[in-house]
Amino acid sequence: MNATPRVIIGLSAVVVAATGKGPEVLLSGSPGAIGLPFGSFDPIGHRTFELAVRDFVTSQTGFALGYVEQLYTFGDKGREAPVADMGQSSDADRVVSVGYIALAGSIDEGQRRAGVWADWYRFFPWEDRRSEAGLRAIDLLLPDLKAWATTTERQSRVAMAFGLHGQSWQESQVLDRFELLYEAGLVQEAQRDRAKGQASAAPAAERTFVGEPLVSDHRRILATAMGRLRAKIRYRPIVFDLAPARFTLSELQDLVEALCGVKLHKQNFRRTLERSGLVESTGAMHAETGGRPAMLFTRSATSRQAGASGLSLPLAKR
Amino acid sequence: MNATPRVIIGLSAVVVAATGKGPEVLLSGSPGAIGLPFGSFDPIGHRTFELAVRDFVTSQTGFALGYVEQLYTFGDKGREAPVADMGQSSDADRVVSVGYIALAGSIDEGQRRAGVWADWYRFFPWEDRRSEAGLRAIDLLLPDLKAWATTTERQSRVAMAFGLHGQSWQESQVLDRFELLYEAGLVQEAQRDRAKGQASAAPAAERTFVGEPLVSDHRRILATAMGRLRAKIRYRPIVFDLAPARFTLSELQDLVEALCGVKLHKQNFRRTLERSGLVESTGAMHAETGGRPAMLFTRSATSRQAGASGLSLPLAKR
DNA sequence: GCACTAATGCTCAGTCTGAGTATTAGTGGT
DNA sequence: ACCACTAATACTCAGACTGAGCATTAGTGC
Repeated sequence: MNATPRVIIGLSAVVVAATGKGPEVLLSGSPGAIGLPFGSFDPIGHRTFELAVRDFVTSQTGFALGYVEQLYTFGDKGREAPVADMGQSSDADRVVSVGYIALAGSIDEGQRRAGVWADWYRFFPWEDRRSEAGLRAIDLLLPDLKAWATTTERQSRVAMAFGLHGQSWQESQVLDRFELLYEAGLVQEAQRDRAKGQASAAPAAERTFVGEPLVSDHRRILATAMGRLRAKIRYRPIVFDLAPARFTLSELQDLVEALCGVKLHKQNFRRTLERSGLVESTGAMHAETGGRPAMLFTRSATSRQAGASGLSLPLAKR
Repeated sequence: MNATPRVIIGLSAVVVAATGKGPEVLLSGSPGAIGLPFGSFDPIGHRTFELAVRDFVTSQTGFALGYVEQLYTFGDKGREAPVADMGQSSDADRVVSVGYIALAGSIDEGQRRAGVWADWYRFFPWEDRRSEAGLRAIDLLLPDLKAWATTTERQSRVAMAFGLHGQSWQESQVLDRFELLYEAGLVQEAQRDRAKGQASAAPAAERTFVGEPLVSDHRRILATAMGRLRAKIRYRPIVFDLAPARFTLSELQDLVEALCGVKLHKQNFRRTLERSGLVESTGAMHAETGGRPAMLFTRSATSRQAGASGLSLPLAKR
């Protein structure tokens, strides 16, 4: 019936918002089959991908997106979702998905309740190096990773990605780490995709995985988004698209730390930030944390110019 | 006849090689309709985009690609090629193209003659700030750009992109500059796309454009590739994928300068490069330039590790 | 008024960077 | 063999930036 093979272009959006607690992502789907908001691209109706993304996110969730950026186009056979599960017409020969990241800014409790949001570290516990829990997640994974790293090439990749042997931890290498875990079979998606390969797969050995899975390759898309966002913080003033209009420097630091999953040196963070000219103080103060009241800042006009630089991340010692 | 709209996924590759003269890109097409190597993705036969790219470039041109990386997926209606011109079946409702950059390494005269290569500055004369000609190209464009920049937002974009008013020139903002020129109607593609919009367009007023056009949105894809490559030089040891196996530091510097279109400070370039540990000296010397013979270097083992850092670019004063 | 908690200020040494000046080892001609 | 010329390589110096840590201050709650 179909002479030419059919391709469906799916759009997936990683919508990030900051609540008091940290970065959260918008999810959709039903229990057991949670994924990112997903819509299919209408080749006739939609003029550009970006408009299509804004469109379906708003119509599905009611949120208007601010900053939107294309991430990557994923097309590997065998890693996409079983098409029927996504509610797509099943006569497609291939589903290709274009991933987008969108920043929904700082949201309040009301908006938060209007959608299903989740702390992104639920899916990547090892990416949070602020907490003991995150460091423990890595300790759990390392033995298996080392066992998998039988070649020097693999060993070197593991060492670089996870900051072993004196290599430093690079917060933006989220995707590299996830791909290693996938290849090593340490995330649930790997097992699932392998099972799909074998026609009638025997249920694989039970094992507990670290981090919750997502439908299709959505966890990979989320990893790409996290990495992109973390990298971009350093060279574009993009944090301000997630921060509230007025904030104390400590609040801003908490936000950056939550996004990057690392602890920063407080005094040096202030210093570089004030020097950068990205923020300016409003006159107002903010007293409520039981210590000296803090100055409230806003992003400066220069931080809005195209080409303004990002933040430096002065890491705190372990 | 077609109930579901048809999408064709095109793959475009920016294949970069370095010859003695500088960075060159592989072209295809016939005079008057020059473009990048272009193939369409077979949803059934090809397992991944990357494999498909390697495949069609090799079969069309005989080159085996080394480093390959996805750039961006372009899907704007109105900027793609007239479908028939690209030899595609014309029953598609939409052509979406996934752009890739590939590095073909350092090639010799024989390989060079086997394909159609062109200095990439033919398409972006304003990107070459090593030569007087490049600087003059900008002077030609600026009056028109300024005339177009009627709002402060536009003025700020122009100033940032072209390094006006004390802003520094960012060699990797190739796409931003191209998009500005496109929006301002200063590149031929803009005129062409506008004419397409109006059903029977009267031939627009003759005007000389700076830089040669390419078919479809291929010049935009090339701009994306140049920008990505220039940015990546700074944080990944990617130059070595374009340099010959053994090189003098001056040769390496010339290559970097050619890629980035800027002049570097020689002594400081050497210093940071030697400190970086990315190169190591072979014992051999290279004497043939009429001065003191130069040491021949190779990339070091550490430069091959995933996660090795890139080069710093110590700019020379004007 | 006192203890406590954060915010804010300030200092110091080591490193990195931009810019120069100085020296050296070849080449080619006389 | 010596000289002029060219490009490679070596060294120096000051200012800017960074990592760390100590010191001071302005609120809050007994």
